[in-house]
Amino acid sequence: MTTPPAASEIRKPPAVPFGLSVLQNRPDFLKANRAKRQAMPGFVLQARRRDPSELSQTPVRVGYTCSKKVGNAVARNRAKRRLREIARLVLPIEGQPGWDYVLIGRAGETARRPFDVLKADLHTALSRIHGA
RNA sequence: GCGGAUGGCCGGAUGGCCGCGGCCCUUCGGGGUCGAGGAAAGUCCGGACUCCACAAGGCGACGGUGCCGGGUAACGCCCGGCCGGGGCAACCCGAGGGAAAGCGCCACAGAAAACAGACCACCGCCGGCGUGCCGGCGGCCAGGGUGAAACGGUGGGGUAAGAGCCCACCGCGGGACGGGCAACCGGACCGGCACGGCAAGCCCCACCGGGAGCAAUGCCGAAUAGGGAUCUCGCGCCCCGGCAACGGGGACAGGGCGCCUUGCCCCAGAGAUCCGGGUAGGCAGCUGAAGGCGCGCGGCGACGCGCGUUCCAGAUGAAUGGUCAUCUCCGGCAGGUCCGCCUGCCGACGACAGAAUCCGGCUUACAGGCCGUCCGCGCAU
RNA sequence: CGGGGCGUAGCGCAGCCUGGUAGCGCGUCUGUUUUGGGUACAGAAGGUCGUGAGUUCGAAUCUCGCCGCCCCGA
Repeated sequence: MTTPPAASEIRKPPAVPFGLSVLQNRPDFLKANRAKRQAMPGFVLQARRRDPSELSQTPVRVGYTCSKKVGNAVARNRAKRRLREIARLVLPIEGQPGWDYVLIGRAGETARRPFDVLKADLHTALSRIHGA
């Protein structure tokens, strides 16, 4: 991660991440599902540039999906928490304004993968989506 | 010490940094406080609560429950007892009412499968002859390889031979009487023995059950479309009806489809204000609970009574987490050892599992560990 | 939150209600026919009846508990 020296104030992510809100409606997920996607060992990232006419409270929005394939309720919640954590740490810095992101949990790996590697996966996935 | 039975409990700990949800305070920077389970799970029962339906009672249908007594708001749950089965025992298991109300089934095998006999075989007497068979009469007992199950078992008397034919004991059925609230237990005496099993097949008997479910239900309520009322403006031509308001039909202007022509379609409303239904969404329901904990009393126990304590999640794409360190735990390797274990390194990242209206149960899942009680065997005293 | 259905041979299904023998089609294998293949004919193999208990002399079948899948309604 290349942290600019001038951006030292964002090394600690704020309690309420600036410009990050959570997707809550099914149509938003369905639209993201038809857009770009990038599969990583720990998760699948879907990304979509919103139409300018769409209303949004924040520039960047993110959603989480953990289906029954991930496992039982404990495994699903754990995967979702780890995805939330990496999103909280990475997306306010690297997320593009005007985009929706959806993180999809995978069985086993999302919960097992070392946290730093999972975080690096999101960094890699974002750079590939936005065409490096 | 070994093996076993059973009851209860815990189910990672502490700290740093960064976060999440509710509530409270705030000088809006923030601060304080609380925040998963014994099963939160499966959704198998029982309730609370809300709405709908409903005079009361009886009968019927359907579904459920089923030894007896008690506990409970209630239960299909729990406790205590009884009976049956298993185990040397501690203890465990049991949908455990009724088969002399009825219907149905009991394959194969077997002489016979439900009620009592027929059959084979056997015994006695008579007759015949090719001397161990045939025929007739009488007896019906024991026997008939089967089968899950078959006209009680043993011994004695009796008899031509036998048979509950008779007797004793056991079994079976009934049962005065006694004990127990009851299930049930004991049982004088009587009966020569008659009554197979399946009701988790139909059924009979007794008892219970109105339906739906917090996405219940109540309140507030956009945008867009549509409904109604009032007012204002407009309503040209032809035909029909009507006093009229107006209604029905047709064509033109105008508009739409189409590159154009032909052709087809629309052809009267528009605006403002108000009203009601109601979607998204929001709020209430929403956590104060037949609750937990402690003490005392009653009860064998389930549990009940009294006092104290004010403690204990309320999310809604859904909080209770991420990461690091130490300890603990698990596995592997190496070393040491007084064989109990200890030390170091590496690895896994900690069993089952995440509240969704609440409560009482049931069922199922569960690494590892702790405490207690009891039984059998062995050893020592 | 509530309701319903299905697990049987490699695949698709009967059999279950009314308990004793698990059967059909396709597929597989082996022969025959053909120069060979297909087709046709003949024969054979192949099933813990999802799982664990219970009732019964006996369970795919009856009862209960689990597991998996599918479909409805609010």
